[in-house]
Amino acid sequence: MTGPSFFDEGALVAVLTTQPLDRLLDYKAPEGGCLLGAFVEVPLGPRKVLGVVWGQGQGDYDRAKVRAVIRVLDAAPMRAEMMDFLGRAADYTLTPMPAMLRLATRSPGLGDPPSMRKVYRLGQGAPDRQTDARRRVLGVLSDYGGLAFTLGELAEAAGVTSSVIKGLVKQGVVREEESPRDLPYPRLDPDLPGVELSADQATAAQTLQAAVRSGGYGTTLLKGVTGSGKTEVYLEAVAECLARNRQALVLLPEIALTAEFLKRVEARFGAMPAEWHSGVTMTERRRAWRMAGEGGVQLVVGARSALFLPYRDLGLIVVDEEHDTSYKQEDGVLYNARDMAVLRASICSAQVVLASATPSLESWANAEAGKYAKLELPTRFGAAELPQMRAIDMRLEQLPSNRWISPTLQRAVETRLEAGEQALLFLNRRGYAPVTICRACGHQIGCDHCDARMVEHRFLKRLVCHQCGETKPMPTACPHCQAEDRLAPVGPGVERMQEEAAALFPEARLAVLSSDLYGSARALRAQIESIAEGGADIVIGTQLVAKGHNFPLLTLVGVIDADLGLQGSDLRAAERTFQLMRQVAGRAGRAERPGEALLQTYQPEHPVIRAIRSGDEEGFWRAEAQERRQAGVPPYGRMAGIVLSSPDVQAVFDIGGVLARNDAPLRRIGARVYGPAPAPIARIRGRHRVRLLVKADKSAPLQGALAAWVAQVKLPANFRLSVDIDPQSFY
DNA sequence: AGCACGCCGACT
DNA sequence: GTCGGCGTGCTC
Repeated sequence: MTGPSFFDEGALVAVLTTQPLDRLLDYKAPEGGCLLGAFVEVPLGPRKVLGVVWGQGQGDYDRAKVRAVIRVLDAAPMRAEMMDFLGRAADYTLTPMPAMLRLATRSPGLGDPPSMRKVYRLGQGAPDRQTDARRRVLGVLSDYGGLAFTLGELAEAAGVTSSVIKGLVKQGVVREEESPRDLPYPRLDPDLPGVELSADQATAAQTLQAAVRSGGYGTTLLKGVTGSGKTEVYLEAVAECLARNRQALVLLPEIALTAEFLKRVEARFGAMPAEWHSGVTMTERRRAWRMAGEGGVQLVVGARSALFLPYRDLGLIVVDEEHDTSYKQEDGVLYNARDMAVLRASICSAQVVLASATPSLESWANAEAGKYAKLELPTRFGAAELPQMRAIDMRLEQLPSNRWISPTLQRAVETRLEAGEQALLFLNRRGYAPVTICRACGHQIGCDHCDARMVEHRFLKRLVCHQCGETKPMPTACPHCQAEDRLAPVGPGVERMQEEAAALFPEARLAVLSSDLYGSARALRAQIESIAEGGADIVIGTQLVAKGHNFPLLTLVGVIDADLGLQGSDLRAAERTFQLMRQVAGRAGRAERPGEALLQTYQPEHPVIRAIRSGDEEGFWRAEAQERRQAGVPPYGRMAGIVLSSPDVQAVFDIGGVLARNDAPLRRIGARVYGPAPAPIARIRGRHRVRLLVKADKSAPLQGALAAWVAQVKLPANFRLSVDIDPQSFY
């Protein structure tokens, strides 16, 4: 769409609002006119809503009814490339544009007028009386030569109360000024010396820097085992990007990882970057959003939603741990951050670095096919090899029921404890026991709103549904047969492992790492740091521990149930198990001590377990790729998952059946529909869910066909339909 | 998304 | 008669 980039007062403009309307609405440009892309407030019925000037008005609406834009908001107009990005992301994910716009306007106070605050700096003259407190205030102000402080900052830095500062203001010794509330972030210095790089690392860094210097689009898969220095390498690419005065974005899959990462950034560039994720305060979020648009921020570190900040000139996107499944999650829109990063970069001529020790099969295949460049960091920096990996054949172990630590693993742990080293027991299951069963009638306690079993959390003294978050107190009687005291926990969770470990290793100090045990990211971080410093002998953890924390004293990893991810019909299960086991094993032996990983399994000859043990990654990828190619599934075919939900079971299957039968739009592109079948969790929050699956050739124009197909049926009220392009799991 | 409009069943 | 259930449709 081409058209003017400025609209005079009264001219017709088309506005995209954040309201779920399926088209643009015409408005008259406000007094003073407005720019294309301007963030505006417009009247909609009795309300005022947020919108963006998307182009010239269509003029197909009764002119007498066209209303005027109320005002232009105080924010840099959306750039053409951002509009393009949102449009193409909407097409790709089959998401309505208003939902896309909501992702791009997640800034607190976007509608607020420009706000100012008072800042304090050194003024003229001397105070009438000099006191200790006054001297400290003036000392701080002159130390930071001319820098302005807020009242709180200055009071804290000088160790005085605000009244001391007010007193100095009255005498003119300290000047009080108005300044814009959102200040640019401190400059990062790309020329500070980085850490010493090995020859391999330096070569990789230079390749990435050359790519950034090209100023064009490109994607590089940066593969390296834990501890190989991936971060140091891509920080050099960030340095190059900053030196060229373009902005950089580093995406991390887990908020808990940001604190550690920020420290490394500060060490490398001498200042803190902007942070963007759900744990950041409103004030900081508003500042980051505005500064991204005004160029007052050079580097953003954050969660996947940071892809939708209004960058002025984005030159590099790093997706760290690119294989991580949390990059694909629903937050209003179903999108995969890795794919959206590539899309955004291709639009704004930026480079993408996908970093991982265990890349997703998609990225591996794209690199094989030459769509992505590939860089491999072969050696572990400053340490030995990956740990030795061995399987413990659980069929041969003598283990009483309700016990999960095999004698072999127990002995291995004892050996490490005697040597003063740390051991990690890994079990990817939160809580105490995944199932609670009644020994009298066999009833299993389930969630009232979902088809999921309630998980006992002894720490919370409650049953928790991991699907919808519903909790209820642990009952004393069976809810089904009312038998008293017959409820028994079945299966292990990390809390139960702690109990077992405490019995087996009474002398050892235990620490449990599970996302639900800590009220805040800060508490979790403190626990992680304390463990790293040797504050525990045995760490019992869920997959949280697999994600990039450094435990230098750790030399043994015991995987309690290596088979856990292998069961079920999820085609990605093998890939995920492989990645998770490799990541967890990578925790061991990072310092000078050699590490060892023991996998407890009932199927030691399973191809995935064998591949993990032998360390034959390429072999694993090739075998997995071959299977996917034969099955015609991603990345060698295209898929979409459709979930229909409604409180009415019968109706939801009926409509699902109607959709499946009317598959002409799909057949035209050679795609096939499977289902309807009950969705993996057939009921969530009282809504019944059925799932359909669409499979197509890699080259088929899937989105268009899906849109036409879905549009055939008019959904009754109370129905919801969601389309998931490239679903993570399927059967 | 809200919010009004409107068309049917139970009440003062 | 009229109060109120929530199905349908509109918002520039």
